[in-house]
Amino acid sequence: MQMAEAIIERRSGVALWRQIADRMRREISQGTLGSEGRMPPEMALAERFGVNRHTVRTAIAALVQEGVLRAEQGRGTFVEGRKRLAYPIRNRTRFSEGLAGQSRGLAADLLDHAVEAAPIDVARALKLAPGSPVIRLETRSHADGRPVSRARSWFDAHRFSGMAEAFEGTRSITASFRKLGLVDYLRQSTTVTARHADTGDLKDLKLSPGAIVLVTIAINVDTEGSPVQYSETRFAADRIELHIPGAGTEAGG
Amino acid sequence: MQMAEAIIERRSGVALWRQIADRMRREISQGTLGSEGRMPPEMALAERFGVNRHTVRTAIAALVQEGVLRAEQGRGTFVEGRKRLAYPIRNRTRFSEGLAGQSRGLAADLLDHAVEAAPIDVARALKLAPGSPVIRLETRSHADGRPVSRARSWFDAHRFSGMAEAFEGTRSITASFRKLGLVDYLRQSTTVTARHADTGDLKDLKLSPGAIVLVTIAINVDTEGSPVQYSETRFAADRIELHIPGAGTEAGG
DNA sequence: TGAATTTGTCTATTGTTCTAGACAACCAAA
DNA sequence: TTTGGTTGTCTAGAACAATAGACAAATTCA
Repeated sequence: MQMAEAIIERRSGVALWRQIADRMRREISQGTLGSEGRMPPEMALAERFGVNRHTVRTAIAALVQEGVLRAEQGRGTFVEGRKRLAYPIRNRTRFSEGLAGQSRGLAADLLDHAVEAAPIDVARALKLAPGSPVIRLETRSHADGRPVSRARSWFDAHRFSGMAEAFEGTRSITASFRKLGLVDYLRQSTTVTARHADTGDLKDLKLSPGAIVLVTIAINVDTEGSPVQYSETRFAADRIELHIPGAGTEAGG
Repeated sequence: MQMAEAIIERRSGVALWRQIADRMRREISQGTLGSEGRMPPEMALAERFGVNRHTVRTAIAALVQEGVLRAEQGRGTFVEGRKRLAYPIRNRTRFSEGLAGQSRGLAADLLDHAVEAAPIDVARALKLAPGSPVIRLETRSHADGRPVSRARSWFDAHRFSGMAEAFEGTRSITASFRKLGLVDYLRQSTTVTARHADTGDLKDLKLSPGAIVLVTIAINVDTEGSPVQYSETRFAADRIELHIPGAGTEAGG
């Protein structure tokens, strides 16, 4: 029988399962644990940490929730962390369709919305007069229970006046457009940058200080070529990678 | 009734009293809480954090144990943090013994070490020829989880060749000497100065710009009177005060 | 197929943390 | 001295964390 680790403290005000989860997460990221992509069996971990199997299971469940681990009945528990979700950027880019199949539990929240005078860059992108009324939508998307992106989108307030309500009902931009009479739209341009997460990003995307965010600035147009949406989206860089098929020039379809 | 803080999370695997204790410790050190030296009453804190008074009491008890707070029945709870640890300078000065009893969680780190040619003042103090090989140890000490001192020590590389490894194992100069065959030593001289912390001090001792450091230059000798250690130590002046019993002339014992 | 291994679920019990309320002890000031 | 405010102590119960054991369900391999 292996010696229990002295690192786990009882009666410290920190639950054993949390101490174990934190330790496993760190060791996984260091490659000390589960380096083959496979974790030791629950019983082995329980012996190693000197706790009951159920306590280890609670720790594992927390890491599964975080997306660090994946447990398969009969097979074992596997390291999931390094795999990023691939977000394809095409002419017909739809958020939920892009991630469907790669993740379970895709969901979007409407955090805030308002009607305001268009800022200058928004007005230019949407080909509106500066100061025209636009709808601003603040949304956040989750995959597998973890936030992956935070978007700020603007729409012409005249053409898409029911946008916020439509999104609240459908939780999808594509479905909201359809509800408002726009059945198809295309990605006109996407600009990608990266920077350190600011405090807002940390909170919205549940990141750790120092994390990196990918920022995309996108313009969508209808089939006539008129801009319908201008958006700035921040992706958690450790959870998402952007895929641009055919160097971004693919015709789509 | 005041709004409870959103920072306290339930069911997170971290006990509420520990979250509250950690938060109070941080706010006290920032001066946001108890800045007058007096803490708000337990009931007020309980309302602020949205928990029962007893939960706050558990958090306070932990900080009292750490030496951050002091509770007086009938009067209130007071900030004890500003009280400096007393570091006695005697003929038999040993760092960890001097602070034992005043603090819990005394610890020392080895930050760096090297063998180098003795600088002129080091050579003179250790009675070596200038340029003789000496071992330089860069160490840092913590009390109650806060860094209190940063020392640079030199030893004769011939006589104490295993010093760095010994310190790494024992984390104590006294114990390292013993391991290398020196069972007793005396403080020959100590020189004390003070200055503003430089950027290195700020980083090493986690100080705020403008902070003051006490600098001691010390020579330790063996029972024959031969110098065994020359060291320059910087103390965080807001956390440590130096005590020289009997004007530094006490015989020790 | 059958055995071994592994994760998933259930029940029960114990210990720790948190809440709730009451009252004692102590201090300071009216 | 009395009053109000504060910390200290006690009891009891609810919520959460951890242990223990048993067995189900799924996978792998001989």
